[in-house]
Amino acid sequence: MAEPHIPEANITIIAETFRLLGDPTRLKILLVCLEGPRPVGDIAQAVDASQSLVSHHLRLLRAARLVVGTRKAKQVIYEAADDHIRHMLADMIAHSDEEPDAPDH
Amino acid sequence: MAEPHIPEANITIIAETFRLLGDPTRLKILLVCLEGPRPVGDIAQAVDASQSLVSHHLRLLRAARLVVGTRKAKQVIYEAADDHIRHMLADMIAHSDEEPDAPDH
DNA sequence: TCCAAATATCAATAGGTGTTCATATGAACA
DNA sequence: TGTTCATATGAACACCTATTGATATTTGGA
Repeated sequence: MAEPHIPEANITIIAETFRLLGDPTRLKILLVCLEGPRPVGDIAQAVDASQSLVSHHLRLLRAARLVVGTRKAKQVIYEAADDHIRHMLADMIAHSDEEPDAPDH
Repeated sequence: MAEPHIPEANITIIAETFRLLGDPTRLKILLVCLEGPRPVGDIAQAVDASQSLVSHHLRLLRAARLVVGTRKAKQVIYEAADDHIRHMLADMIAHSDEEPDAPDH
């Protein structure tokens, strides 16, 4: 039915990845990268954040293999790494569209 | 190609949900709930955490509609709320199984 | 080589959050 | 009603982390 007994090591990695997606700024950055390859400057403008901040976040997203960056002359182009992320986000968006936020009981 | 222009309000909710999954203890709790309906005590034992801590986390998971709890006599039984979560976690697990962690460049 | 553009790194800080311990609430049963 | 089991809540603290501003690095061109 559900995945049985996920090793502790994986749990750590998975939680870490979720944690990265848990910051609104970082999530926006990733969403922009999902739309296509973008240089850092464009990303910063798109998410309305400072260049420094975006660069910091991209470093973390890179380390978690959520985005990959390649130099193109002076700029570095970032894009989303793989497709699991797309599916995951699709499910998550579906979840968020489903019901209004539940009252805290 | 990818989801275009997700409203800011949804981004906030989605990020908040991811943030909840970003804590190892909370993630373990959710995984246990995915295996089937469980009372709080069993969950606490399964994830090796104090009853108080588990209760605190369950409150947050409930508020985000990731789990639902129903009273059964003295105990409260919790289980995973919907199926998007299952798919999402499946993708995430696949992602974590794919490659070893990238060196921080 | 000197300069400008684009990105990355450093240091410091303010605000958030997971955890613990103690206590309160609720439900069943004598 | 009084007691016990199961769960929830409250307060306090230690740690972490997102953000900022300034500076460094890298690249391409004049």
